Amino acid sequence: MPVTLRRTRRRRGSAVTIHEVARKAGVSPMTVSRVTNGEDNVREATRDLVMKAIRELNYSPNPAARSLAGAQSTRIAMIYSNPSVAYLSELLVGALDKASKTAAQLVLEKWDELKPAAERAAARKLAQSVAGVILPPPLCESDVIASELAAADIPVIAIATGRFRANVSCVRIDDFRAASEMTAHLLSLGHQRIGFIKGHPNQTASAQRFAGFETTMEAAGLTPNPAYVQQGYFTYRSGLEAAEALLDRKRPPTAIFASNDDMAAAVISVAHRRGMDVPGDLSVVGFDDTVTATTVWPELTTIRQPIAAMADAALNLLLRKIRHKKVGEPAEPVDHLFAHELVKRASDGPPPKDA
Amino acid sequence: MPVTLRRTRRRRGSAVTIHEVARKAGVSPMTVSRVTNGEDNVREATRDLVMKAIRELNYSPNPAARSLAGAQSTRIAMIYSNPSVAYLSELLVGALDKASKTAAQLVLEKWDELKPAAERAAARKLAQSVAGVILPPPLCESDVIASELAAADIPVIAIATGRFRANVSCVRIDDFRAASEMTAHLLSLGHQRIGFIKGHPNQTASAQRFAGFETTMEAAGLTPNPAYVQQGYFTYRSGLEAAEALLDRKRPPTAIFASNDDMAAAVISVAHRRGMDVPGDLSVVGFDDTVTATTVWPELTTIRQPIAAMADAALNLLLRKIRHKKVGEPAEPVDHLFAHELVKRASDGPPPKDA
DNA sequence: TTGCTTTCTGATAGCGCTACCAATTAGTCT
DNA sequence: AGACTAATTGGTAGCGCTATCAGAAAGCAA
Repeated sequence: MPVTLRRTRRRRGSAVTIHEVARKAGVSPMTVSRVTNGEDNVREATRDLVMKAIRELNYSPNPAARSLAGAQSTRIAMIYSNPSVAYLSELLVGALDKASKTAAQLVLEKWDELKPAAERAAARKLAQSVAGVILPPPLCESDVIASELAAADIPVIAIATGRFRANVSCVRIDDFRAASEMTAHLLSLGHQRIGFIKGHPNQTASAQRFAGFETTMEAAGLTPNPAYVQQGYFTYRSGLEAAEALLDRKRPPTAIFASNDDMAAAVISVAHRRGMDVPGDLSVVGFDDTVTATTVWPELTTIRQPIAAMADAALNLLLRKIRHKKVGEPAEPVDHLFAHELVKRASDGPPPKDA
Repeated sequence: MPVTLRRTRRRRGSAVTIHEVARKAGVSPMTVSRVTNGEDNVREATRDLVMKAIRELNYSPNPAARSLAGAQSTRIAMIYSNPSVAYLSELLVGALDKASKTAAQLVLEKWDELKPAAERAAARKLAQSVAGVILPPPLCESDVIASELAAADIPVIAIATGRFRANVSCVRIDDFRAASEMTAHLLSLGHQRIGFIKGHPNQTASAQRFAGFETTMEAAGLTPNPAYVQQGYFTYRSGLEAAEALLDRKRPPTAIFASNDDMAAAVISVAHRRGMDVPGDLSVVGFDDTVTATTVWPELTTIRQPIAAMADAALNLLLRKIRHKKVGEPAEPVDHLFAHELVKRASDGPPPKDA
């Protein structure tokens, strides 16, 4: 009865399995599993043994088997709405990359300007089919979605929300500080009349960025002229209008700080249309460092926000939460702050002499 | 010995399994599996029974189990390289949407300017881990990738390649005809001096678009001035340079037809910087109808290419091929032509009076 | 040392599906 | 009808991993 001969028949190409690691480390597969899942009830010495075997065999767990055995579906929804394409595509790239590595299934949902009731219904429905949700702006601000999902016990991660809210984990940068640094940069260049284009009012990040600007201006002894502050909505189109308004003034600003790159690009376009040189006649800076920043001419000085990495981290966090949920840990909300960076390029300079 | 009591303990929330379908249909799970995999050795009557049960239970196979059981993984790679973001994100949205509906796992790969040898190696490596590949431009033109993947018997679909090649299935629009229509449109507006900015020479679509332009010009009795044709590379930056060259001429064109929207946007930017009005002094038209087209001001008249739908169709085709491959059907290459559409917006008009 | 609790580790039994082969049935040919 | 082949169908055994619980080891008090 040559039953055991079969054993190997269906084996996949060359993948190392948990059993091989276990044998090499001289422990049971179960112990290896514990180590790879970061459970803490394994003795230090044993853990080291296993780690060593893992490294030597270059083992990485089979995600399909994992999700099958764990019985947790790893469908994860990302709900977007009217994003800047540049932002969305970076987000997608980051999330998708991670998802494919962890065998999570990313589901894309587009919820455009739903009424609260519709949003609530959609969230409830979604909660039945996914294990976790990633909320990029602007939906990351929606209390309706957050509460509905929380009620269904579905973990949620907000990306790039303006500030930490007690009930939702988030991955973000410090918008206030970043805006403050950019403002300081402009001031150090010698600008006094600095225009600001605010982001969409439905996002806390907008408020944070403006607060960073305002606070820093005031700290420098400059009470920002309200006429130099325009409401924008993160779209190119809104940037166009804001820029027109700003440059229509008798004494236009010598620098304009737009709350994102798309609007900054719009400012440049308007400036050019009016025969102004950037940065000779007008400095323009943006925020986010999406591809737009390096597409336009001149390239934008902006704040780098590592969107793809943030998406990656968000997925990571979510996966962990999903796992822990099973274990029953209460999983208190995390506030994962990423570092930003002021990227100096070609759209800013000292104010014109005659200003 | 209450062993069987456990049976249900670990079961997932509400997911329907193949067993339930089998029980309902009165057949064995194996038969259900055959039906869901489209195998042909199931009697018609039995198949109907199973289909009915599947529909009633709203069953959909668990992909993790499927791939674990040694079935082909439905991992599908999309290899991109330096795309326009607008294009990429639309592509991703379309593909991802379909992927999540069919439980396929989309894997993103970025291969930037690899040397042929490296490309060959990467393709070979990829072939071991995915069941199919989607190739958007510009990689859809790579014979290296196509041949390497063909050798490994991995189905490939090219998206938006310029023309059908006998050995690779593709999903595309008729670039020649679209460009021809756009040219005719410009001519009908009264333009005679029409500038053209070519796309990247490594893409057959570029050649097709140019051919459509040239042929139509000639058919109208206008031998296009070679000085009015500039080489571009589908990037905003290249559009900038091409536009400068075109508008530097003593008798600049009254209309510029750019081979994609990004370059058309660049043309508008340059025109504005030179104090020209669009479309008053210069008509500008693009190609693709990405978000860029409706972002810039004035909005671009362009050729609509249904990118998301094309990605959807590509995935569909690919999935079918993967399935058929198993059954052993030779699967001859398909050439799926989508309809394009000339979208008239605000960037074009009659030539200026004094031209 | 014994008796008992607290870690740590291992054995077993699946997760949902398909490969493989055996068994059954239908179909064909003398 | 009987013999034999081809077409369907079912049974069994995993795929690689983890949940669960039992057993072993370690820690600790008495």
